[in-house]
Amino acid sequence: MRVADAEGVGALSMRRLATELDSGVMSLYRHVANKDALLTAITRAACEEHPYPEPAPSDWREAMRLAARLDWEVYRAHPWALVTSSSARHFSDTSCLDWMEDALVGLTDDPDLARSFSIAVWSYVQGVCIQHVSQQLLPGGDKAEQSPLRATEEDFELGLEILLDGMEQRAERAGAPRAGTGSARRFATFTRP
Amino acid sequence: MRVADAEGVGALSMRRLATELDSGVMSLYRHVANKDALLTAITRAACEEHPYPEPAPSDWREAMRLAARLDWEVYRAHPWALVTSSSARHFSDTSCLDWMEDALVGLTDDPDLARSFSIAVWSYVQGVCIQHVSQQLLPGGDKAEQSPLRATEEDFELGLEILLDGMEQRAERAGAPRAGTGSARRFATFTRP
DNA sequence: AGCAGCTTGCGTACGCCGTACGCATGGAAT
DNA sequence: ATTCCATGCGTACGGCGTACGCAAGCTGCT
Repeated sequence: MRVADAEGVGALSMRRLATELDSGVMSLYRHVANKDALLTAITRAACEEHPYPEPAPSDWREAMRLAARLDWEVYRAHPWALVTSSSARHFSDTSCLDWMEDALVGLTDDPDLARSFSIAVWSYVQGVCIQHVSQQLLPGGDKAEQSPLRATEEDFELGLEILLDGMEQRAERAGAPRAGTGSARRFATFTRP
Repeated sequence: MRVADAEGVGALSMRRLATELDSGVMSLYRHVANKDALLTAITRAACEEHPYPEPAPSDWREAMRLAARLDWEVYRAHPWALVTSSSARHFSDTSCLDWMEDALVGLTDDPDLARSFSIAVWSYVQGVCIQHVSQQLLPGGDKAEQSPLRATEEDFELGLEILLDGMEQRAERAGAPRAGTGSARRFATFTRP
């Protein structure tokens, strides 16, 4: 993680890690199955630096904000975690989704809807972070040559609030006894006991 | 693009491309500066398969839906485009953002707000596509072993509507207090003949 | 004490990768 | 006829992930 933080995940090779640890290259394979496993491990470690608190805040909105902010902090601290966690095969972790889903019981009692909401929030966060991070990786980093499309932290939070507003609105519409307004969707119909 | 589509962008090496074209490896460098430039080129080509129409639909909501769907289709057809376009240094194209920003004049007359909205939509789309695509790349693809977190097309559209709802709400709130109707725009909006 | 079996470190080697360099060739311009 | 230059591409270098197998130490059993 130290190497990846300092020089990017591209600089983290097995040979490099070996010299860093004063060991032979192949010795590493006694502790790690292959390089993918290593990336998975450091990605998980990065995420666990900012774990979702248990139990989640009772206010669903606060919970979503918290989750988003924690993810944001992980990716700010370790930009490479975005590529490793997105590049498939690493870290197909559903625990964050589960946490969010739980935190949304105050909003809706439809688990499918909660799932979809969670996916939306999680996806949104991931997307903005990519936007934000991807720019400063190559061009020179320190330079203030901000490209105009770079998502700022303000954009991040505004978009999040927008998304949460939309969720609240949708949940009310679905949860209200009848509410059959124009946008009648099949989602969110199974209201169980 | 044929190779990347069929076997993933990882299979696309300069040597591979050379044999595919019955040419020497180094001959490729007469047409392309380096591999990054090649990836940028095919990414741009993929995006231009589904260009945003000009002019944009006058209904801002329809415009956003259209943009999102077009991107979705690009990434469905060419999953590798997600990694290449996200992996920085390729394709820092702001034209999509500009298009969205224009399309949002019907929603708000505040260009900063329109920018933030555009970033939010674009980020969300990118995020869901990553979620959707990243899973089917490695595990075996064809198999129906869907992991439960995999974003479906329904999730995609539901989340989008939620986001649009939130935008609408927020724009009304910002625009309503003054200026009477929400569609009053101070900036004259360059309506051409 | 001797031996067997196991874990661990790691040197070597293979087949990939991107690409720097420089030579050969053939057509266009003079 | 000569020059010039755009183009094709062979060779080579340094890097990568990792398969394979050997050597050395630790453990437990006779």
